[in-house]
Amino acid sequence: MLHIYDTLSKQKAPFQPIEPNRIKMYVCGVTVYDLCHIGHGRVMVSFDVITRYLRARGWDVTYVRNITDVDDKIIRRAGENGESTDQLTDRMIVAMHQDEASLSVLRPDIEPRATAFIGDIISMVETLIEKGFAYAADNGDVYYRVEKFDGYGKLTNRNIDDMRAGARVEVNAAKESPMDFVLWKSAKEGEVSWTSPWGEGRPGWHIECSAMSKCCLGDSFDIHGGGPDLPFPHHENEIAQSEAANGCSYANLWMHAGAVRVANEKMSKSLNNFFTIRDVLQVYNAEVVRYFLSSVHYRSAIDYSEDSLKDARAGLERFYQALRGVAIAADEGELGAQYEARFFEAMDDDFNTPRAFAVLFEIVTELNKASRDGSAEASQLAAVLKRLGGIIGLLQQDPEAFLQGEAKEGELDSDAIEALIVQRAEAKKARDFAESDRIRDELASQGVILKDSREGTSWFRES
RNA sequence: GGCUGGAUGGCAGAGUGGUCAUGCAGCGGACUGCAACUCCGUUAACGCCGGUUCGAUUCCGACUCCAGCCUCCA
Repeated sequence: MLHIYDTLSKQKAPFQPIEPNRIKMYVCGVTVYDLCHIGHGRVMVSFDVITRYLRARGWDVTYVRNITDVDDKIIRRAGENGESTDQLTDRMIVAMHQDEASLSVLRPDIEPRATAFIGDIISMVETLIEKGFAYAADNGDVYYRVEKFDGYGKLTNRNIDDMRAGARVEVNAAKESPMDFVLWKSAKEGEVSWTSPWGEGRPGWHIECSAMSKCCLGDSFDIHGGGPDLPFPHHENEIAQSEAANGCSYANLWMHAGAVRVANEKMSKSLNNFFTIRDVLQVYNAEVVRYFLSSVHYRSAIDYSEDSLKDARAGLERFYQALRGVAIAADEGELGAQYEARFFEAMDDDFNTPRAFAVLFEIVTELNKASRDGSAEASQLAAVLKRLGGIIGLLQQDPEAFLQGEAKEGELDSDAIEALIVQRAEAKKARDFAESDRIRDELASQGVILKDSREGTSWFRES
């Protein structure tokens, strides 16, 4: 039985989809005004693992992840760049898709863009006005009347009085109350805009998700997910909008990924301490980065550092060293079901990937023993390992290719390495160990590590 | 100040009322011409103070510290 932690109820609960065998999931995606950083990558990888696992468990998952392609930051950045908002967002979306592909993140089933749903957004705002949950102000903005919605604050445990006392909300004379938030924003001169009953304007930040989730999944659906900074105000406001407009419960359960930190501080745009996915992939292998992001529980904070990436690299090398040279059996035999049960048990506990990894490492130990003993079980264990690893989106490369890696600039290419290995083999044959060690040291100084076995010498790059 | 999490061995990171996490690193051994890879063995931990209990790292309470949200941010 799968249990998932719900941000709203603040506990793990047995998961039960609304429709049997069908799961509808909406995850808040990226506002595309800049390149994705590793924090975005974490949300992508986390929900990718979750989706892959739900599917492996036999559910039919519809995974929707939106793209917010209209907003203040986009308008500002496009202005700075001297390009249109479309030019900017199209470029950033292409880049995002490339980054995802690098990290082996499968594309969501639907990726709605806010600007494609303006009509639906307008009609939802109209509904909210009709029902008294929203009002058009004199300045052309439309605001949500927060006090009118009884459940306001239920996701993040806040009440309106406390927040008003905090008084960090902007003072805006057009609002009835400082807590009210904007649903529709009137356009300033020269800004991208759409025609609406309230004049030229564009959607506020939260309404697009309410509208798009409704269009793609319906009024109620199973899982709503997102990054660590979204519960308030974004998801709180989505609940207020959707439940007021649709007159029914919105998402059944809320999942939020943990933050990526740098030097114990959250990686964020405002702190300017972020690394883009591209930055990171310049230095580390993409699968190593995915391993790093998926080996920690999805809700825990994770520290981005050279050491953690090195750890990830070492762990992944252990997997591929075990798989190297072992044929993948077509039939896993009894072993498959046995390890799968333990792996699923771990994942059923709120997608506990660290526990799942522990099971995978046990397979590695058994696999290494079987390989050493020349047992036929090796191929079966390799097959289980590769299949279960695939649920986390790992271990699908050819082991040799992963371990040998790509030659970086100034490094020996594989032909040169192979040539030196042949020379060394000749030296060894002549029992000229001084020469053979010299060659090995020379390769080691290039980051190439040799491994002798009965079948010959193999090599891999350390990094 | 309000609201969420968290504090586990050298590091990363699960978990449990009394016997094992797991990975990296360390130590001893096997393998090897010597190594690397691998295998076997092994060291070592539960923030602080109380309480419940035969027994608590695990349950309860106080405290300290850390992070996140409360303003745009995944």
